[in-house]
Amino acid sequence: MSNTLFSQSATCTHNSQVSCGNCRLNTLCLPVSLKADEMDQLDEIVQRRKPYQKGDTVYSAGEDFRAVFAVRSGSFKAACVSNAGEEQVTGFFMPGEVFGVDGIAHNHYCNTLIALETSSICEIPFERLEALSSLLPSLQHHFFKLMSREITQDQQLLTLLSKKSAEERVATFLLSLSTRHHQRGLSALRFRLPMSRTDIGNYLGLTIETVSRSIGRLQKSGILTVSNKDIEILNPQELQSISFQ
Amino acid sequence: MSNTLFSQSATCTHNSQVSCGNCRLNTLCLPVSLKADEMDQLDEIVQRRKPYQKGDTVYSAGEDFRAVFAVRSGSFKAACVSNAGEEQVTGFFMPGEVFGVDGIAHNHYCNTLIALETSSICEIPFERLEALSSLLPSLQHHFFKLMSREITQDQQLLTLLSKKSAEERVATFLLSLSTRHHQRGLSALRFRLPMSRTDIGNYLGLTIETVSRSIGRLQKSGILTVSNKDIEILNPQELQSISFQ
DNA sequence: AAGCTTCATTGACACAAGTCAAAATAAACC
DNA sequence: GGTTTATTTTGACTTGTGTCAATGAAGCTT
Repeated sequence: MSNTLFSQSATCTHNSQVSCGNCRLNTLCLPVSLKADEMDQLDEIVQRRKPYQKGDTVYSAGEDFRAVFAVRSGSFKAACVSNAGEEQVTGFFMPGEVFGVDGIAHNHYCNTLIALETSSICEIPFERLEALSSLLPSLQHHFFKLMSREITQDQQLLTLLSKKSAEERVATFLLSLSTRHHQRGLSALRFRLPMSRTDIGNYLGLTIETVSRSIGRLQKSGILTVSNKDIEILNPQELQSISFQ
Repeated sequence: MSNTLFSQSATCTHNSQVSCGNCRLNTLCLPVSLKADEMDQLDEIVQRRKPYQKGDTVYSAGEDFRAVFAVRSGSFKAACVSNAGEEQVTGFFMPGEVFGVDGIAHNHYCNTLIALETSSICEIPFERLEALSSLLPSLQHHFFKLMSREITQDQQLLTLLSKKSAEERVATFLLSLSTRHHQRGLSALRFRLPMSRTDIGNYLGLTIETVSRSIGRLQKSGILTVSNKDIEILNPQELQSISFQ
């Protein structure tokens, strides 16, 4: 559910002179060797947008598909509405990760994307990306890969939802966040949960009470401490073994 | 989890002179307008393989990724093995549907693909498909679309697994099969379930007993009749309303 | 056709997670 | 800073689905 394609440094503002070439996150979202002029072509079509505030919507389910997006800073949740009218959180997106590819299939977005905090993004108009991908085989390949990765991640989540207990789900979720933090050069053991317990529960197919109790049990076992949104993993090995059992 | 790209008529044998252009299933798997010579280029790279018997494996998780496949006749299941070592069925593939794209991300397949009955496929070597996609923008677009569709389908399945009751899951599953039969010009109300109850249960995150009981309840309500592998849907409206609630 | 094996159904019971309700804590706002 | 509002935690109880066990039916082999 979380992929990377293009993005800009998490620290620079949207209107500063930045390019994919000098972005801190480009090892995450654009691990492709492009020549200088190819990189310029890409920079040409990437639009750096002004920041979103908590609760702001990038796009809503049903809107016409126009672009894919990379997270520059902050975080987002993706949610779709089931036939029954209830929200289903389908993923969280952190800096360097790409969202919006679900829109390609049906020419409109299937999810609604909501900022969990003050966040900024890069927007890549899809038509132009597609045209450029035809010219740059390595970019086409990267994009195929990125979508394929989202498929395998969703499938892992399927296993989680259909086979794991509440505590195993929570452990797996926290480890996923930990890994993704680490990939951005941040601490794997201490970080902030940008989403609410409700969102976590929704994503993991659990009620908020069960999420709370699972975290409580993990704390009592001395595996981690959570104080509100701040989490510290004390025993990552043990957390792994709970996640993988 | 089930998509379409290229494939051959369900009735012709693998060594007969067939092409994507005259395949009955091409409206399903190749809904792209290609010129005659473009179609010939595509036919060039599509390999029609000899049939698989029930239980045969097309590829196993971990094998090097080489190609994507379209179902020509019969049916397949995709399954991956979780960290805990247990099988997770991630999808079923019917004629006209495409599998194997999960392999693109990691250069090896993440699933094992197993024939549920005597079945045949078309194999499309990925490197050659990628090269051709660069030349034919509409083919590239089709392939992006196909992968995007797999993502949205997986996400719908996520909702199913995290929100729906056993009976709702079974109803949704049967309706999905019904729709896919109908798309191939076959009856939406009478068809055969090519997979075992165990596979259905695994896919839906339920035990075999719960699947059996759910089907039993649907039968008692007069919504459908199931005799072994043969199903007849008597009241599709009611089945829909159970699925969507 | 008989025997064997696999698969599906049905029943009795247990338990993990859901539901409902209330208290505790944190965040937002004037 | 104090009040309101939203969020999270904790407790008591219920329930849907899993587990275990037995029976029944289908399919395969000889």
